[in-house]
Amino acid sequence: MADDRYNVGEAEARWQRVWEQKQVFKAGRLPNGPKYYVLEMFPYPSGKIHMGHVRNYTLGDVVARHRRAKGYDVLHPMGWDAFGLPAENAAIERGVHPAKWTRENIAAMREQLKSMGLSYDWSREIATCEPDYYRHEQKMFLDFLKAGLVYRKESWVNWDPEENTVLANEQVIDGRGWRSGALVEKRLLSQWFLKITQFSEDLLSGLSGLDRWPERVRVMQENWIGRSEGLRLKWALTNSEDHIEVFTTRPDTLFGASFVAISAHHPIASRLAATNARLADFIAECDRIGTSEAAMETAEKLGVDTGLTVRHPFIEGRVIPVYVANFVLMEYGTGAVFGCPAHDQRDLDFARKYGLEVRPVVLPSGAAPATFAIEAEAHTEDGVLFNSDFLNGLTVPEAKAAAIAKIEAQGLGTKTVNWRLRDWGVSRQRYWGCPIPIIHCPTCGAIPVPAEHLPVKLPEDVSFDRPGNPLVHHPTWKHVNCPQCGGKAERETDTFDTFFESSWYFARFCSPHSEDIGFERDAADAWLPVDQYIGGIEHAVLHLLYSRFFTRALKHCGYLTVAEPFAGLLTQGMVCHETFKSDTGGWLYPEEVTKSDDGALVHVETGTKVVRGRSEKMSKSKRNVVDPAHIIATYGADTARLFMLSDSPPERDLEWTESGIDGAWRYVNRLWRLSALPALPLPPKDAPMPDSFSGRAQSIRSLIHRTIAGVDDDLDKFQFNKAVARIREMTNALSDFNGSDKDGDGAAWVLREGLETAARLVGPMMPHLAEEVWSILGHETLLAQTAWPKADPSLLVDDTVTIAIQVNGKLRATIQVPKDSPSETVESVALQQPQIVSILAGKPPRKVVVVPNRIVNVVA
RNA sequence: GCCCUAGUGGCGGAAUGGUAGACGCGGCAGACUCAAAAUCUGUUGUUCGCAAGAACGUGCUGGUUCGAGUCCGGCCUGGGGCACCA
Repeated sequence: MADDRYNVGEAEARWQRVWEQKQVFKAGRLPNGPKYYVLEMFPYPSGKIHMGHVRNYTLGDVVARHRRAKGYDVLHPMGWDAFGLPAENAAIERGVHPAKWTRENIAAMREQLKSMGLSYDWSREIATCEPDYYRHEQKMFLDFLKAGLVYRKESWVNWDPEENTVLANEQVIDGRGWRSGALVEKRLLSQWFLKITQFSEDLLSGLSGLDRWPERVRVMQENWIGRSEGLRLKWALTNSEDHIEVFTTRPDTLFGASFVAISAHHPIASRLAATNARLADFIAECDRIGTSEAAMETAEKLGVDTGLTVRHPFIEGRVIPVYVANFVLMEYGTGAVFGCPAHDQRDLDFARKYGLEVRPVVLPSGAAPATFAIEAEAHTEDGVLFNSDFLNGLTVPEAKAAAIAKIEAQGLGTKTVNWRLRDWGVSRQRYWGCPIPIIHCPTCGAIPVPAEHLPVKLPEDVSFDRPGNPLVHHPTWKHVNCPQCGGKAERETDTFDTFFESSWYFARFCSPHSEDIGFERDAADAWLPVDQYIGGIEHAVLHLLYSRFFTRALKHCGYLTVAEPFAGLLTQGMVCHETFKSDTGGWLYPEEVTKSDDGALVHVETGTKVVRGRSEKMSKSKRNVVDPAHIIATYGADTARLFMLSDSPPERDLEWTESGIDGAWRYVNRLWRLSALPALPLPPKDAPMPDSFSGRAQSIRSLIHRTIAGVDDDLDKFQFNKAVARIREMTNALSDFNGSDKDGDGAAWVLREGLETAARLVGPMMPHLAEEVWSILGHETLLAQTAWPKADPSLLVDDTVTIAIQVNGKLRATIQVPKDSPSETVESVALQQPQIVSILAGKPPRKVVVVPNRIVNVVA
């Protein structure tokens, strides 16, 4: 007796075995024919996949399988972004060695990913924490150093004085260390930097060629790079030969200047602090704000008068005060600004607080010069200059040019392009990362580790029983001889920022097993760029910009030919779930909540009331998580994958619901039943097409072929939810047809055509079910190796159209007319419709708009 | 604070400036069943109406247009990023 239920667990495991045995997804060393490189952002091996991974990897797999079916040579690899802080936290909190913890996590996550039936070429798997990976980036770093793309400078870090460690921004909570609770200080450390700013112009102009990137990501990167044109201008100090250089984008407002503000880390501030206790205290206070821009910008704007004054460049005899202010960044521009309170809100707030003059110099159109005054809001819009001597009467852009010309003529400054982008600091004072291949010699300085001594391996015999970097405490590791003079020297104990590993892994996947080089040039040139990159929007700036830079730097050093690593980018939204709180206020897991008989939410064990919170991104801290492993074990991977695709478009956040997964599960079973237990006996596969079809069969065929064309188009545009809706419509129609049209001409043949089409269309989304249906229908080939179906163009055209008839923009009737009917005919038919006649009540319409094949609007 | 982004039925969403709500979820009614589950059928934006139908309706507000969810201006609310989480 045939089973009347789909045995998901058995079927999914079986097809996964078949794919693996036949190496269906293995890519050749080089592509033969048109290539398509699909890459999903590789995961940090936390030990368990979460729904965000399920979503990300399902999206990538659909793209990969669809392209494969369309005849592309697809490269679809997976690996592990295996260095990072959580491994060290696990070591500190649970005493597990980061290497052991990471490798075990990788093994566990690999099994979970495999259970999803993803079409990866697992033979290319990489883990960035292994020396056979990171040795190559040590070499790249040294090549960058030779090429002048690396330098060393002092830079600020968050310092926890109790733990004697550097803290990440996320480890600083309200100005205190997350573990110690101690007030965090800023400290200067000597660190390595990569010259990303050397490529500012190129990184900016390259954005315009990334036409398959989301517009918003390009805008975010553009703002991040932050090109601005302005003036560098020296303000001479009174009673001193010295000056303060400021950068401004508003030289037009110079006549409204009422103060100069310098960063707390400006050399002049440091010098004054030596003898000015109040200033020293203020600088110390600024150092407690932390290093993040958000913290600085949201802190109250404060300043201290230095007592110094500067001379105005245009107004003879006018002097203005110099403040040290907490909102001026040393890293941006020159570390000093001038303030024009009338035309900048922050400057205005500052001026009000410290009683500084507010002198308007840009007059908005319509305002009178005599009466115009600034109250609570600065005037930042356009206008015409006044109160400004030689600039009077000019527009803002004219005044900028004129002010710059005058300053240049006076020799006080120059027109400059300033960038917001800062060089990339890659040093981290951490153990679980790639060692920086440098040796510090007291006589020779910082010396690169000779290439033949690479890799500098991370020692595994370390202990975490005292705070700080274990590499510093290691008894022997850092002690070496200088490669240059042979004298006693020490290894660099800092490791690379983990963005370093993720900045070139896409190239490593092109030849993941090369031993002496990071990747073979011909393989990288053949496979790159990644045709479609898929990952979270949270990487819009840093990871994606660093990768773009790194690829350029590699090109500069002769490693590869492409400059842009990712030709197409899809940024997926987060997976959210509603939150639950118990009556005592603690967060609850979804499985701890149930409905009581009266429909109220209650705690499963205690029966106490549960409060439903709003839906938020799934996170362990709020406990609003659903474990994918549990879902896959219960409903199968295809159900989880279908749900990930069906409800929301990929860029948007997705709301995980129990009922949504139920709906997907029902569909999986419906499609299986429709194929395994059809009401019509199906003809054998490859049965010849009948000569004629009943009207009903013909219209089903037309639907089948319109669905093929539509789904293909949807998948190309990543509109997976629409593709799913279309396939459901088609299977709904097949299901009705199967139940009702037993005798029509060609009915059984059309049903088979529909079922085969359904299997092929769902193939990228639900690959196991698709294989199962394909084999039930008598095929001995693998669906994963079957070509994408082709729509018959003759079945795609409709010969009648429905036209809406509006009166004054409101729908009043619809009519059916032959496609491409002449407008006059359509207009006269429309005006004869009873509803239209009665609304017009005998009066002639004032105007009739006819849009062919769409709509008629009667203006009454 | 700055940059980016979203807002449409009870819910997720669909809609080249041209019939708002495809498809799914949930609800309601029914079939099957001793019963339940599963499955299947019908119905379902809101209000008024016996009905035909009408009015209202895409966060709020103003505008452009024969016609606006879609374009433009202002506002409100939610989300992402802000350089050491990845």
